[in-house]
Amino acid sequence: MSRSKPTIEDVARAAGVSRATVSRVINNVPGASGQLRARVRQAVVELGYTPNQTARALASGRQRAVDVVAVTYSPATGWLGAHPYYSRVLAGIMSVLEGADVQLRVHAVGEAGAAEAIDAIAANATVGAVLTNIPPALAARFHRQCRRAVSVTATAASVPAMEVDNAGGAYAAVEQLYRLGRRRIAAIHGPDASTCALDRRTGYARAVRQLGLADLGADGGDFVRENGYVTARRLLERHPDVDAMFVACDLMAAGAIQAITAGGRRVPQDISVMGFDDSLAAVCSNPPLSTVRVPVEEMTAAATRLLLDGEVPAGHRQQFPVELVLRESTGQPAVPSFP
Amino acid sequence: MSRSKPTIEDVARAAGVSRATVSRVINNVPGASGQLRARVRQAVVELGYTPNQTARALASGRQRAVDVVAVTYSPATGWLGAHPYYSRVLAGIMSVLEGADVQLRVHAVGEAGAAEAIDAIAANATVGAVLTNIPPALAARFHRQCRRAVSVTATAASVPAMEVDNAGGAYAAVEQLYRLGRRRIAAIHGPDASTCALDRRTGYARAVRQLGLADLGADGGDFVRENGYVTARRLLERHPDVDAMFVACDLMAAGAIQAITAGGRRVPQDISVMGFDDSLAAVCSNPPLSTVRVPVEEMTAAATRLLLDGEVPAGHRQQFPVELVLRESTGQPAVPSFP
DNA sequence: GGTTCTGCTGAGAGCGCTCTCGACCGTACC
DNA sequence: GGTACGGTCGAGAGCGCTCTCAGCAGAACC
Repeated sequence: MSRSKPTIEDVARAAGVSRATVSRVINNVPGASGQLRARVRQAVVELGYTPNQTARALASGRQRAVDVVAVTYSPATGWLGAHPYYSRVLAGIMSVLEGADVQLRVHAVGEAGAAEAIDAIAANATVGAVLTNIPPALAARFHRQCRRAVSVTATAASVPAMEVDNAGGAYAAVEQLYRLGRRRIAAIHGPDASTCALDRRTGYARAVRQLGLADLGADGGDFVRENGYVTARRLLERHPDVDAMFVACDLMAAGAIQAITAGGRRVPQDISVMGFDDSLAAVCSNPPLSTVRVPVEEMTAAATRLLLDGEVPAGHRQQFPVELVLRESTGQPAVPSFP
Repeated sequence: MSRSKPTIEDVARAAGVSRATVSRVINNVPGASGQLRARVRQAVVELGYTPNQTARALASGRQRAVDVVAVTYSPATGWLGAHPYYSRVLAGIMSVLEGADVQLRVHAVGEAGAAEAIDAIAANATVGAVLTNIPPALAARFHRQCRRAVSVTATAASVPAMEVDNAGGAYAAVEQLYRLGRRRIAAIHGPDASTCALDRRTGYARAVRQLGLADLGADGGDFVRENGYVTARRLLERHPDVDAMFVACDLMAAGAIQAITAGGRRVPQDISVMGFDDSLAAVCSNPPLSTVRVPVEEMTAAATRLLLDGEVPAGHRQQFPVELVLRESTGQPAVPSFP
């Protein structure tokens, strides 16, 4: 084994050809005869040559990498670890990148110095970037420097985005609760910093108004389970007659269910609980959560495909349907999971 | 705004200095006077210059990126999306990379062509790679080509690894169940392809033997909730007198709890359930799962730190403690979550 | 045989940066 | 005044690859 990794030069020398020919062969570009092709290929396996992606990227001017960037408000340990959302983001991207010979780079941008970090990522973007939970102003900043960006959350008008009808989903969720006979439908809202949370709040408010119900919304803060637990408990104390809860995300909803059953009431007999997202937390909860499905994987997969296809028109929008998934937590499940 | 991104050459011309000086300034290397430093910095902001990471990497020979590589046995949508484990892996790495100006690249390697993919990643590794769930043979192959690799699962002897006492954790879990008065302690095992699953299985077997209990282990297959649900149901039919279940991972344990309560029995009054991992699924479950905590974030953070520090001695081992986390699913919780 | 055309092939110029090395200056010392 | 030396600075040689372009065969045509 030689001292350091073989380069294209070594392969060329071993095969008795020029670098250009080796390049043609390893990139499957026409312009090399079958004979030389074979010689080069043999030299490649003999030397155990693997192209240096960095050099390739610099020379060709195009590196094949998709960046996913998210703003972290909490320390990083809580970032991807606490919320199943980001797993789904990555899974969707991964599914289209698989076999496409494109790398996936993950960036967590802290609140402090976010602008500089965004600039650096934009400057080095290649295939493009998938923006998740980036505040509209920052997303616009990114897009100004790099057109190859797609947000998977509602964002500034100029930035291409994958959209989902959060307000409509929330409306449908409340409506479903109403259809099940619930009349005291409370809500646990998400953080104001999130556009999704805001839209879900709006949908809830519109639904209760339209249905002539009381607005029993409570601020739950960040999308974490603990907040769901605590807020549900507070809600139960303040409004003991609540018979349903619409919760802005599954993780909080799982916490809410725990608070409800720990307090001696039953889900769904006494209180129906409806989540949002259809994440891992929805199926791990007991009873499993009825929820509004947000097709995160499909959205990020579509975003990635868009980037892979080339230039993305500014302001490009793509709509994704939300879908009511009925499990046990609301009662009368569409598909009972145990006979 | 000019046609394309400004280069170091443009900055040098604007500041009236050489490329070398600009390089010194932007890298904070001594050897440039305060006067020129200021001129360069001004030119940088005026032009909106951001260094090209690719060129920098090629020239310096060291790109700053950590690769995390995992083998995906199922289609990618199920890969990161279904299992909370990978979120924790990333969270741990992210926590030490934050601010370190090091990129994170994620690789999912399919079973087919895994060897070639591994080779390509090893050849392009820079800071190094964190290997998760890579079979020992593949991990060794990676390590042969690139010494800067750390596995966070049990692996070949040559490959540096972060280790956790899976067998001991399983033993302690069964022992705890015994201490709570349980005598018919069943187990739901994980897939044989996973070294973790194997060790946990061993720990269970040793414990029941030592305690004089019957071995009521059942193969659960892959680490997914559905398997936990189905296997628990089967277990309940075959051994109706079971009073505790030790489940090889939280996700399966969440499924097991659902099967138990859906079948009309109570957790923990009738049946205690103990999970493994202490993942998101543990706290989302209802009742929350008692489990054996695997400090995944700490392990991947340590692996990353090791890589960042430089050369990793072959066969390097670092032990991490498992820890029993008692919640409601086993009864007599150490810390009641609701007064 | 001369010309054009086509298909291979290699020389060589970058891609944008880092980093060594030598030039040069001013100061200190003998 | 001559030498030594530390501190600045720029020229230029790469890093490993891609890709254009010119050269040069051999085939096809007049």
